[in-house]
Amino acid sequence: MTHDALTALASPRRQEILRLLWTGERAAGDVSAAMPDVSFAAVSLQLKVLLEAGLVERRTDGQRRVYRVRREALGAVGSALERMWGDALWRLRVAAELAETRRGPRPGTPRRRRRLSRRSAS
Amino acid sequence: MTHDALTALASPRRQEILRLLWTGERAAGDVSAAMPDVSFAAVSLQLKVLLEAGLVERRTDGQRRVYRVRREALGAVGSALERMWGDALWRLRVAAELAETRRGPRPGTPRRRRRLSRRSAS
DNA sequence: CTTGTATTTTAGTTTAATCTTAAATACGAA
DNA sequence: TTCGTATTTAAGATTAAACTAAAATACAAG
Repeated sequence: MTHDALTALASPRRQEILRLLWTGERAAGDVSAAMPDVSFAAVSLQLKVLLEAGLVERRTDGQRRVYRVRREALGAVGSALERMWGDALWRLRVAAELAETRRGPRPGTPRRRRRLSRRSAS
Repeated sequence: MTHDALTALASPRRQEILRLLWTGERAAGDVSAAMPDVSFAAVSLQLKVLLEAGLVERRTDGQRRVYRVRREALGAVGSALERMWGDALWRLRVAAELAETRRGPRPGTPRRRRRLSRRSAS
């Protein structure tokens, strides 16, 4: 757990992303789709911060970039987060958030952005 | 470890304060004196954030307010920080930082502020 | 090579955090 | 009560973080 990792972990937005990645690896676009109040670019930038802090790792799969949490980098904090996010309730919630975004117009939709208002979800 | 507590750790400045408090309780003025690049007021405000997040507790001793880290509130992150800041090298460094500020004109000095430049210390 | 999808990067804007100065409060001593 | 030290609070200015739109890059498929 480096200094940078701690700082990266402490941002609510990045916590949200980490939480979405917690139950399994996801492509950048899937994470973005589950966060309709921010742009794809914003998510990508935050993923970059997490990546550079060593909290996630990236893998290329065709044209998609798949991100995965590096639990080993989190050490003891990882277990704490596991207690927070690892339980059935959370998993269900994350699954719902991710599924919800798939219900819309499926293939080829250029990901129309919502009208941007106040920050809310957490 | 609440959500707010984790988020409070996001600021490098607050990490610095926490680090100074790590080896033992200190009065607000002592912390401030060890951070010559920011005003006393700024330190006081950050201490307030840490206090409200439950990461430190305050005790009144005469006219001084003494702050102490609430390790029990840090949970797993506490152990991570202990590994980071608990070793002899860090302790020595903190001791030096605190001692250094005592060498100057001691009593009654209205704490003259340094000329403020770029942020540097960590 | 061209098109289409997925994602990142750049550059500039907005928003939120942090900081400063000045004034206010708290406590102790005279 | 008045003064001096220690610290907090208020209001406004500065700075850094986060965000957006648009352009750029990456890969696959035709």
